[in-house]
Amino acid sequence: MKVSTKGDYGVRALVELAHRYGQGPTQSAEIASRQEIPEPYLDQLLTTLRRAGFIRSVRGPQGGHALIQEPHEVKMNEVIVALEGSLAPIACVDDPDACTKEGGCVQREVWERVRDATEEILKSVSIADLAEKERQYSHNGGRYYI
Amino acid sequence: MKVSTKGDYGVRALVELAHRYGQGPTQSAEIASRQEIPEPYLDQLLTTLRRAGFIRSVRGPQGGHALIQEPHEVKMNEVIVALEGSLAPIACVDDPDACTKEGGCVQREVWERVRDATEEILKSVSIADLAEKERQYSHNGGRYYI
DNA sequence: AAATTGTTGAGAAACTCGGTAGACTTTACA
DNA sequence: TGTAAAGTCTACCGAGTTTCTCAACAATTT
Repeated sequence: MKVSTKGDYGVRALVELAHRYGQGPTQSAEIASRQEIPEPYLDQLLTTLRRAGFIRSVRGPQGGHALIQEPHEVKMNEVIVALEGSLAPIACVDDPDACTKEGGCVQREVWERVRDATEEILKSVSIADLAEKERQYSHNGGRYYI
Repeated sequence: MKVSTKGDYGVRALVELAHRYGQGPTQSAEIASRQEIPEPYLDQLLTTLRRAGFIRSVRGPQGGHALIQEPHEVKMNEVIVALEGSLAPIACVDDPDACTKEGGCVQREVWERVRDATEEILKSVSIADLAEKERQYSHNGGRYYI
């Protein structure tokens, strides 16, 4: 029942971009150092996020990455799904044929409820919400707007 | 966000024992074939379940494993936690010091809510509930009583 | 038989590395 | 002065490498 670092890091990266929404692209090195993510690894996640339509990227000097949608529009469940696949805790929730036990598994309904509850919670949180919270935390150093 | 087979198999094993509650011990081979679990692997899970206080085991001929508590008393969240550890989707939910990012992570509160919601759902389901559902499924073959 | 312990194989997760390609800037030469 | 080459900056891509866990098996003991 663990979220991998992909989801964690990916959300952080988008939160960082939310801080700078409307200010032009941010370089991956900057994102990596701010959010404490290994940079070469972050590059891969940015590729996924770009292909999933969350960010656009610009090459060359003054290049970088930027959010496409408004930070309020980007919900946490979408990010996690893009990076990790489904939210289903057990395979047969997505695909009933995947039940390892023939004759239908009795646990499926329970795990469906868990998935739905998780989705509801993550859906209620946007990248903008997290960015706002981070801004409150950073009273000591690390200011984002002057 | 996946549950490993430990949790899945472990729950199934206890469901099998719930069917036979009050009827003396059931051998691991029997549990394994009924619930379609590799037996040597199941043995390990039974050891964990015994140490966690769910079952008692009897050695020798006519030995086997049996539930200690009433099936209604055994809730699914307890089983999953015993086999997989915490329900927390991210480490710092259990241990705030485990935050990889210094200065507090903004995601923690969200994942806490996910964990709590998951716990509520799993707590509402007992092994007896699942056994009852399985009994309903098995209209074709696999009768448990008579 | 079950209990205990150890081993192993497969696969995924978490990075790492090296090179490529595009974009902008500076310099150089016509 | 305008164009072109070179150089630098940054994203992009694919292929390793390492580490870890899961899942399963086997041998030995009680």
